[in-house]
Amino acid sequence: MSTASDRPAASRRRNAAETTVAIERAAVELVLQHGFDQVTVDMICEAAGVSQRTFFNHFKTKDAALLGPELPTIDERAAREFIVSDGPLLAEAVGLIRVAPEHLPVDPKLFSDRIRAVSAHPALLLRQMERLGAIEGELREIIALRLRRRAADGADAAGSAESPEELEEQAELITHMLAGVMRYVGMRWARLSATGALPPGAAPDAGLAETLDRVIRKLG
Amino acid sequence: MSTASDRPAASRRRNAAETTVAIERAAVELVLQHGFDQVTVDMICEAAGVSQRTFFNHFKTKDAALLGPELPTIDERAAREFIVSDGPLLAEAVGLIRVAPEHLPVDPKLFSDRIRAVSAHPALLLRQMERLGAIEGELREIIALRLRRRAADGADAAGSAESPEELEEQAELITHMLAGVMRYVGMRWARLSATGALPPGAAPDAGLAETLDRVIRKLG
DNA sequence: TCCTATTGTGCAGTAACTGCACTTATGACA
DNA sequence: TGTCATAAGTGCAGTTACTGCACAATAGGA
Repeated sequence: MSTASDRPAASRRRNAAETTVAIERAAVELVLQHGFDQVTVDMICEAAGVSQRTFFNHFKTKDAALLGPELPTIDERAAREFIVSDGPLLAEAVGLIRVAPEHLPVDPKLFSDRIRAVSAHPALLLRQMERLGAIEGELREIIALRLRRRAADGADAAGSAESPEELEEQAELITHMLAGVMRYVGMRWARLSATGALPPGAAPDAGLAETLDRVIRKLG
Repeated sequence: MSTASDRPAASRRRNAAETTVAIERAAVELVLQHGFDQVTVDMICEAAGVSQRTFFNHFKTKDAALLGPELPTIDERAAREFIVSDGPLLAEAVGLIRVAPEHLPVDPKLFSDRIRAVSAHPALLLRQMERLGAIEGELREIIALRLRRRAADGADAAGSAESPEELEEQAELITHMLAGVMRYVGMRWARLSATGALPPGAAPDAGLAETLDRVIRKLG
């Protein structure tokens, strides 16, 4: 297993992107059929017509082949608006987070299949959510900027002047809470997608601002 | 390696708890010395005077040997008070979560060493925090109970009668936010412990209520 | 003293992943 | 058209975490 010497003699060799997609497709399809734990890397390799070594040249881990290369990013323009806004903090912060399509011509079938495969397996879904750990630092800084700005503007009439260190702490706490909110959004989206209660292209955070608003009023 | 045939001929065989602790101690010590990734299970086994098979009889994974058996639990009495309270929701919810010492006579040195070892490695710390996924369901229900009770009491004078489903959703969102808060608490605690800015036995959530209060006022 | 549950071991196997040396197709350029 | 550097892929051998199964040794009560 895992050697690809026996392949349709024709058309060896494709460019890197093609191979990557072929592996992703094989992975997603197999996982949809058998479940994540029942699928081995070797099975994916055979289905994709690729050696195991090649698999690991394209993906760091088995997970990665399933989750795809898309990583969360921050919308720079939105970030600038966010910093000077006085609107609802968490809801606006969620709006900052975008999924950056690394290689844009995304295959829509692969995309939706992947969602089905990933959302079926809670552990995978969680790992997907953990990916935004990559931008947590950035988020924290942007939130800190907003807090500092509001403090400088004296927007908090209470006048309880807070030290920069306190604002840093608050920014960190808010960032972690935001991570929680994102996890909620992701899970809810997966749940609704699975039951078909949601159109395929629907925004993952529809109605979120409203819910957040009500919840926050109950936290005090 | 990983066979324990060559052991101080005397005193084979101890009771399970002893062996477990021996393995934990070896694991923590080695990780403190060399870092998590540099330590193999075989190394731990040799240091603990135990075969690899025995290691995996006592711990499901390498992580588990480091993190120890303590799992988060909910304080039942506190939960009942929580449901009928009108105080700050998140702060009080944090108070529900206790670490249940499975085998009580905890070795204090092992305990503090473990904290140093785990908090040095962010990924481990994260995995530790993930453990409260085990009680997330329970938390969500308790929070839902509180929300329902307040709704029934008409405590939200606004009179915007919310459906049970809406309350469920809100409870879920709050649970995820709470998970974020807990992660913050854990990380902060680890950070302060590491720099020695905190007495060894200090409560992990000192000053949290205050910070939470200020932060929540800024979320609106 | 014998018997049995507890504790521990050896061994063989699977699966994810890595480093290294090597081949082969591709496309650019003389 | 030939040649040549490079991108893409492969084979192989090794490491590490983890599992199932059958078996060995011992503690501790009957």
